Amino acid sequence: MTIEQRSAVHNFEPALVEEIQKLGSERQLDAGEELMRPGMYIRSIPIVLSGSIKIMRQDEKGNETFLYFLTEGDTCAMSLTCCTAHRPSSVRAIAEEPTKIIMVPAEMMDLWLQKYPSWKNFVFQSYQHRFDDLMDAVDSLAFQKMDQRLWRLLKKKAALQEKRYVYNTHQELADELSTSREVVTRLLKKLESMGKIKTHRNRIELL
Amino acid sequence: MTIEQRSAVHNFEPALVEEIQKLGSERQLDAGEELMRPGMYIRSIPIVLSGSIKIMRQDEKGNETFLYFLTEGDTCAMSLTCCTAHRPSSVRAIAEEPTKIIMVPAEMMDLWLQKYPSWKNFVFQSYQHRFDDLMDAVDSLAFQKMDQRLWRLLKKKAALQEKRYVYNTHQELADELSTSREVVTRLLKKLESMGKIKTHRNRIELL
DNA sequence: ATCTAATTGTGACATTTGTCGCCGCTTACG
DNA sequence: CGTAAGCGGCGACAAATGTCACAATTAGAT
Repeated sequence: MTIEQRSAVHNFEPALVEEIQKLGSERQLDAGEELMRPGMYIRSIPIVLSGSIKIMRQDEKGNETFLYFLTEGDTCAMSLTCCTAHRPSSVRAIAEEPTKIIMVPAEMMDLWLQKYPSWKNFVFQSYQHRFDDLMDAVDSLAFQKMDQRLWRLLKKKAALQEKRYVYNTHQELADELSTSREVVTRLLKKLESMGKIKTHRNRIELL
Repeated sequence: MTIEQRSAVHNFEPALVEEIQKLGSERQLDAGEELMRPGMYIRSIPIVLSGSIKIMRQDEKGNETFLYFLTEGDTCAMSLTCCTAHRPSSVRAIAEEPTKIIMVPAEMMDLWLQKYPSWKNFVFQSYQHRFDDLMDAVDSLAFQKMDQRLWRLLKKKAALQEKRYVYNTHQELADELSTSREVVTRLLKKLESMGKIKTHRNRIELL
């Protein structure tokens, strides 16, 4: 599975694709594996080849909240800025499922920006998409009640895998919504009684 | 007051400064004047010369929530992406106080990116700062109770003007926090009884 | 098969936030 | 002036969410 088949990066010039494959190093992440944590310095830019990566925000007290997913062809806007500005990450990145990425050395950023128009477009599009994603997260946090947020999260997760099952415990969902397990259990019951889902152990079925 | 004295843009090459001043058009905004609204197409990039601009997110039902302020030398990341991608704005921008901006034609974006390293840095730094600002907004929404959010908002507003007075009605603050006037009144009373502020009509004094 | 730890379910209660109605005060304006 | 509109204060209550204690169920290990 080569990178040029990928969606958001399918406009890369052949020469750029070649450079990426030569200089980048592929890496396979297990589900749940942590790629990045707050405070960590990043020296290379990850591009997702397959699977998906969950981006979470953490506060000092260890509370977390889900921001967005990265999928095929996506890159982390955080790593773009962190690499160029030599700043530590302010988010946590965890593989949501078995995920393949390619790590590109950060030094190439500037050079490629000059050399390859498609790289410039890629970088700007990434910023744009991540901005949209963050706006989505803000909408969810600012304007929606917990039951709607939960329902939206479930739909996103199901869409990721193109399946109607979500394999998470109530506790995991609670962490991603920054609430408590009991609240999630309660609201899942409510969604179930509304006929939107069916709950199983370690698994939720969307109807 | 010329642009080269400004903080985040003080590294612009003289030639770039000249181009900006030749091609850009200055504009004076009154306090409360709307510069941008959701759905609007933007054909030029605003750079703040003095004063400050409040960026708000709106949902379909008209609810709003404060995202961040732009101050001297800042530019709107939204306009950078909107201009290049020909997409409508997804935020609302309102002058927080009398504010002077310069509007730069969007067509120059690409050209200057090639021509002036300082412009490229400016654009990337803008993305970076706006990302940080959005993270701050997420933190506030996800992890803080309304009283803390209110207190933080008041401090930010006071810091903007370097004064200890905030000139807002309870209703205005409620809109920015996406809550109701009564809640703000209640929490202001609480902050007052804690000795953090003193309330007056149309004005709040930070202690 | 049995035990153990993880997961889920549930009721009770506290806290936070949202909402309604109504009041009195101040300011702007005719 | 006098009046209307805007602003702030208050009490009561409703709804949403957070928290605690504990029970019931299930998966996985030995």
